[in-house]
Amino acid sequence: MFFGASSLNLDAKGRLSVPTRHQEALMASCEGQVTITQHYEGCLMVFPRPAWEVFSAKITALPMSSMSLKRLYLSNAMGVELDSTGRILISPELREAVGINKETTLRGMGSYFELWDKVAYEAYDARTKKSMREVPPVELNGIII
Amino acid sequence: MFFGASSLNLDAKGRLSVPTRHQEALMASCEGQVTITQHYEGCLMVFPRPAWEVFSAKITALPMSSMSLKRLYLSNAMGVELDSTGRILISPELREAVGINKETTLRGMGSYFELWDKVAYEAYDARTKKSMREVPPVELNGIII
DNA sequence: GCAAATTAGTGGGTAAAAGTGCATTAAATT
DNA sequence: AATTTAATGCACTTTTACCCACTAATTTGC
Repeated sequence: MFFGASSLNLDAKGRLSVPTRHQEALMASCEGQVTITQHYEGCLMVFPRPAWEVFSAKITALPMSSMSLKRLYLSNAMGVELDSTGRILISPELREAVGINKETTLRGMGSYFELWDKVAYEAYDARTKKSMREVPPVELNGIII
Repeated sequence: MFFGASSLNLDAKGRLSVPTRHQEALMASCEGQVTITQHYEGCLMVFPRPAWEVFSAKITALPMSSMSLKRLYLSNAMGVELDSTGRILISPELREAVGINKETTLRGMGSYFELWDKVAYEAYDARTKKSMREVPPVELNGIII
């Protein structure tokens, strides 16, 4: 399970240094093989290969009416591998699609990661927190322990 | 159960010396393993590991429509451990997110803690007390003894 | 079609930043 | 005054950012 946020800068060639605490887990579970695709919220999803297999199978099984979902998730998927120093290359297409240039946050979401452009995430974060303050999430009543 | 407030200063590396009375309880219940995440109100939540397991399981079980809650609580969660002198490291990402630099208050909330930037808490405190005076909380009828 | 030039991708080395552990000082409690 | 507690300072390790050199692939012009 992957959790926690890391502020990371892409290098000049668009590579991301994966935090070492995650490298170990990725090497162990899938020899550093990951696949990256887009998400409609404006970020990239980064899957360890096994988690991608599960996810992509579910997307593939969707009916014709969900063609746009298939296009989004499947047609943008790129398989990449951690290099010898624990970096992954984010293709120009994916970088451009979500407006990532340099400053990013990599965010553990359990079985996968989300990679956001830093300022895009900050905007999302500010927006969602504001609406939580205005309308405290009912789901949390009875959850907060 | 953790209660009470402590004014604490982070050191130059962003570490928090946990008050000794809480250290003992944390060592006993979870060998000093805690996880820290954000809260939408502008503070950090600090959970003893077992309490985190309960909380995160409930967040994980929320439906897709609560994606922003999952992002907030799960993608910011960092597992840390009390060091040999009873300190925990607050990551730069978490410090920055809630504007903590040095002066903080750690506040026992029962099964977990809240960690606030000192001036942010004072502002919150003033604001909420004011609104309680203006509109006395109905929940307190029948409670106040 | 071929050579040159440009762009994308790879690998490694170095410096800066972050994290860790320990020792000491200062402050608060008993 | 003694003891406990929290804050600070310093040395050392690890991690990440940045830079440079090199290879592969693609484009461009002749």
